[in-house]
Amino acid sequence: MSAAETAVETIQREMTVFARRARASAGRMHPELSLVSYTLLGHLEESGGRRATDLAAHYALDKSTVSRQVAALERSGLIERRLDPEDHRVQVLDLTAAGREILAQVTRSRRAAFRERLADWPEEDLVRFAAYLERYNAGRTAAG
Amino acid sequence: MSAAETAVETIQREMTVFARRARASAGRMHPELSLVSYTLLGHLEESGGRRATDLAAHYALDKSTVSRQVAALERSGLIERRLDPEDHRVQVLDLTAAGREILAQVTRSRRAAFRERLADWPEEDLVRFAAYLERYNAGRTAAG
DNA sequence: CAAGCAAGTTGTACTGTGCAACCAGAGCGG
DNA sequence: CCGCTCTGGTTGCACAGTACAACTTGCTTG
Repeated sequence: MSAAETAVETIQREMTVFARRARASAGRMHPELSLVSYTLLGHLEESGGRRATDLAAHYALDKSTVSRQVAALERSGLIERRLDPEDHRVQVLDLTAAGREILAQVTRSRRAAFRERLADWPEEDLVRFAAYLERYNAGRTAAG
Repeated sequence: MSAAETAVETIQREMTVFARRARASAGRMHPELSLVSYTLLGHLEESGGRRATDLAAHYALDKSTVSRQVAALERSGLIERRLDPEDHRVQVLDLTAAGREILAQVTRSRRAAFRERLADWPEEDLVRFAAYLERYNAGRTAAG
């Protein structure tokens, strides 16, 4: 196997390990906000006023899944739905003040954890690692 | 924000994006072998003769979870367990021929997807990216 | 208007997971 | 040798996240 193939192999394996751990630790770190909820809230913050269907399409989730997630977030008072006056089938979703608050809080704590973990990395490596990840994710294949 | 802080921010965000996508796409890609099973099988192939406890530690999974996964893999005939003659509490796990077969098959398809995605990366970058990921995962913090 | 399409909800089922309780074997101090 | 404790593993239970299918409601179009 060439060096490149070995590297691809390693990237594949380590990404998978990471994904597993991320899911495991996300719950422990922020019991108040699951990884899904966190992601959805983040998405709504960035591009407010989305519909559930948009979220489902964007994350390749079933509409029923999104429906339940959204219902839970609303029950928790983190988002609100209002009927689109143009089309009464549609519900437009937006963060509430509380939602923004929690999201900011979780973002802070996540950020702190990452920063701690990466504390002893030389800046040069951090910058390069970040660039690689961005480049990787910019791809659109399903290799995920 | 310093360059290092920006990089940490990016790493956090991109890792999260990756985690979400991985989970979404894994099931669709190989219905015959769940992501967990695949990961465990791969681990066993690389470093045969592991114990369930080792797997649990490595993937930050509860021992009960690993126990069930292992039981399922054994039922499917992909791994076999034998009692450690030295210590009768311990079960040493190993792939069966069928297990190696399936694993190779899934690995081929995963590898193809990754390789396609990473096709236009220079070898030097692949190697460095792989090294960063390994280093990141070698850390033991709960940051995911 | 009737037929069909689109947005969401609900019923059902399955997977992956953790925690707690438990069992069995090993090891140690008296 | 006996009990205590530790370790590896299993099982009962609960729960989150997910998909699929059936359904409701509202819009759109022939």
